[in-house]
Amino acid sequence: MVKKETIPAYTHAYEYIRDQILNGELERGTKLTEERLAEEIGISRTPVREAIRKLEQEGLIQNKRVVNPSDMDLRHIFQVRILLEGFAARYCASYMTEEALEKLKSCVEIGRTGTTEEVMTANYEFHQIIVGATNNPMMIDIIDRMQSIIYLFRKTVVYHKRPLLIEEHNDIYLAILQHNGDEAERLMKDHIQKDLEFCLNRMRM
Amino acid sequence: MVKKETIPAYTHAYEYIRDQILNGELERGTKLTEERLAEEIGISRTPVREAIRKLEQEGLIQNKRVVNPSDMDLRHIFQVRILLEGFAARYCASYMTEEALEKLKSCVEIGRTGTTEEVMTANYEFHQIIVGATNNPMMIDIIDRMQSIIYLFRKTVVYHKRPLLIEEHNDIYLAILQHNGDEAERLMKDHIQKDLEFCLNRMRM
DNA sequence: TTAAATTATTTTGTATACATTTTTTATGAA
DNA sequence: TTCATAAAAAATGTATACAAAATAATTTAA
Repeated sequence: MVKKETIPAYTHAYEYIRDQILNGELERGTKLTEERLAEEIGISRTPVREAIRKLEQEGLIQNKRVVNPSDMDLRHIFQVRILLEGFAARYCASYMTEEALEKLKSCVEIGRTGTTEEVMTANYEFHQIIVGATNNPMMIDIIDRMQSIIYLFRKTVVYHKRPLLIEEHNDIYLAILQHNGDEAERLMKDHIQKDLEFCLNRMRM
Repeated sequence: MVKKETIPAYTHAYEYIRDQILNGELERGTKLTEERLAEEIGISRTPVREAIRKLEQEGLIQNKRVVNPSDMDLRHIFQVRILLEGFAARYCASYMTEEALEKLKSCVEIGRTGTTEEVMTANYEFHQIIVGATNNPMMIDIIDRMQSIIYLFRKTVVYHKRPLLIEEHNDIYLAILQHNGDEAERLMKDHIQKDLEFCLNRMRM
């Protein structure tokens, strides 16, 4: 016997609703009702309610609606990202396992040669790897939440099409490789700032 | 008619349990059971459960027990604080309302002349004011959570007795007043770092 | 006595019912 | 028509019951 085999209904509900939101099947601003979701998933309201509350705390739901962040919200989120990920990049420059370095490199590689889907995933992972390398669960958790909110806009804002994005990733990777912490931090901050600007521009279109 | 007048039971439960934890009436590591709390508060398990889940997400409860952060956990928390509050101090140096500046000054003043309780509150507020001035709800929320976890140690670690604490606050205040962002950030980071070290030392005693 | 296994007990997870609140729709006065 | 009000419908909040799982206590074999 390994571990759990029965997944609780509220976990199921949580994953189901979260997926729907991140897929865009539940659009930004959509009103969520416990009963409808419960019926849809085939469980009672109780665990659905629990799942909704959790998503509410994570910022994906705001008073029973799928969150629809404003320009300002995004600026705030990106500000936090700049600070935490800037630090993370610097941290990686001081030390990073061979394995993680390899992964970073491969993300850049895929960014150049992969399919649209692959590129998107690789770009996302590039940041995940850097933050993950800090081994700071608080930081990882915070960034995770912010990333998922940003992810809501992936249809509107096709990030992977931003010019120079991959080259910026590569530059960050190189700075880390060369143990140049100052540079790694600076590049990461600039990079995220450019992402924000790209994002805000696209949202107005 | 103004607004709400009936406070939902889960809000009541949330506040009640949170208070108990922060007061230390529920000690670190204490197991929480829904039924006992429900009975104590005089409501059913449902809203209590909701409250517990919320506190779990906030990091004050971890698998049904009052959280008991390790050294490492505190390091991680303080690392995030250093980054966000360092930025906040810099931000304040670029612009801060007269009102907020006055409040900062008064916190330093109380730090020098107030009673133990007053000093503790003023020191706490000093940081709150600076973070609040960024008007970044994400940042405010993150810092809030971390502060409440740190607050759990206020009995073990009598922060206000740390030497130089008030003078450090005053230096930060002055740097902000003089619009010296670099200095404000640096001082804030050093200050929080010293708090961490003080805290870790005390925990081992 | 120790440790495994079994049984009791407690605690959690889920469904359901109902009361309360909120939202929507309908109705009527200006 | 527009606005306010009333009535209806929908959705949420809470209590309760019971099933399932986790913990604690007890028994039994080595």
